[in-house]
Amino acid sequence: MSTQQAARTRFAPSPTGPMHIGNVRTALYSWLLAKRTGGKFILRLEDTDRERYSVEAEEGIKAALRWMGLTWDEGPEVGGPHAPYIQSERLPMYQEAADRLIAQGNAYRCYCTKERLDDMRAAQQAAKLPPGYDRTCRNLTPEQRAANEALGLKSVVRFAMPLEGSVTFEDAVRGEITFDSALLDDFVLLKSDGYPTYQLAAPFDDLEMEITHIIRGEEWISSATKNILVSRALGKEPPVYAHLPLILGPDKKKLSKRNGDAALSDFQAAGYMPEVLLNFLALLGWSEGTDQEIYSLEELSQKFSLDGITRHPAIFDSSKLDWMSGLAIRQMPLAELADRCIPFLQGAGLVPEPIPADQRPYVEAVLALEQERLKKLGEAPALTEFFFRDELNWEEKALKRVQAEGASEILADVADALDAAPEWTLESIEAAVRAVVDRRGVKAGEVIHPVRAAVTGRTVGPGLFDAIAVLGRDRTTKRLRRNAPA
RNA sequence: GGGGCGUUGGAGUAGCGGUUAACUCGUCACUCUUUCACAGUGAAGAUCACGGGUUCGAAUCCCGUACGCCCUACCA
Repeated sequence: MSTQQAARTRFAPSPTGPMHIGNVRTALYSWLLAKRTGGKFILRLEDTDRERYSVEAEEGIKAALRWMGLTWDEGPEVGGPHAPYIQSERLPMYQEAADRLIAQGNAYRCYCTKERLDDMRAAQQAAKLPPGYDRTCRNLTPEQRAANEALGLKSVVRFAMPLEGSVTFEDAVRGEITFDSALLDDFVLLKSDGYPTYQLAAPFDDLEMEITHIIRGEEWISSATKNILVSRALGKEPPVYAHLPLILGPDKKKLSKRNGDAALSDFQAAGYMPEVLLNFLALLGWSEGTDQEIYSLEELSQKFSLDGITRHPAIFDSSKLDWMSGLAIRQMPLAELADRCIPFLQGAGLVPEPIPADQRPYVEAVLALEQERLKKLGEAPALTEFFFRDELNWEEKALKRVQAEGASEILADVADALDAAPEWTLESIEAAVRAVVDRRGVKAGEVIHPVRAAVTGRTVGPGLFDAIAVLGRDRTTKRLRRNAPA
């Protein structure tokens, strides 16, 4: 079984934008296959598009991988036997490879201008013909070439596609796939700026870096033919391809910033934890065949295999992610939850940074009350704000409760009762409030609801007595006695 | 236009020739209860895209159709 040998997999993003949820899954699967087989996971930066390149994107990719624990065995910053791992630092190798392909007759220089190509494409489309390079430069005579060179014309290197025949390969997730090579045009290998295109750099590096499995998105499936042909022209058999089904947005289109928050940084900012995200993404397109749904990264790296990958695209639905995230939060030890939430509380200005040691028990007590309600860490500030600030963020319904007829008397009664409570424990607090209820001969809710509103500014939240116990006597009674906001 | 890939309840998946088509999320109801949430119980929701075959028997195999998506750049 090919998945048993030590696999050398790679994640080869183009640093042109923020790390996307689909990229994360591709990286995850590659990482998992490497771990599973005791192989190596390689990070390679494909920064050959110098118009779209951005340093922030490059740093963002590395930071994202580290944040998720998907560290690379070879690649930028850590090096390795096939360094450098940044394509812009490997230019001479690609140029040499292109020269070799030209010498072998597998490629040729093309002097066509961008304008001519644009016109040609427009004409082809107008005539409803399949677009593609018309191969004018493929048949240039040596004299014509020499003349063009003498003129100093800019050129690109194009691959000379076989004019007939087909390419068949065995995709690890989809089985046999065949493409008619005559349908493909003479694509560009080397651009006029001397940089290689993906079609040259990727297969060249995959061979050079001894990659055994190429795991990438389905949108690359038609490139496989080109990649295989280039690999063979370079003198080697290509690695195993595994094309992953796409992740779609709710609109069934390829997930993008357009149809949802698909950037990893958004999920990070919202307070989804990396292990949850990875667990969720692992299952979005892969199944072990059992009913298990909660996996640790460690467990996944023991169980992952290419044959469990699904063939159909998956729609990204965050409601299940929320469930998974909330579950992880509920199962988390309180101290850990506090560690993870404090940065968010600090970000909202609710807790000082660094947090004073004596304030930590209070934060933990607060979080213990909201733990079962938290779906993601980023919700912590909104849910706990009233524990940290006396100026409440009034919810409209809560405001109505406090402004209701007779509410202020009830609140004053409860404040008095709490002041008179012999001690500040859950039991005595409850007893004090219940006493007010009994004295007034009303239903408990008629006292509890306005009190909750006055103390928290909200109509939902933790048990009232628990909240009051943590909040403290002074803050509670002060809030009960102040006049309802207008 | 051409080519490729895909199609099991609203979402993610299991099942791969014989099952009442399974599990999770979501939805709804009930229980608990001071609210929300948690937890528990239960329910609704799928003629397995459609049409033909093959077979005693098909979600499962074959062909076709439809629909969806992806690719079709000196972008990856």
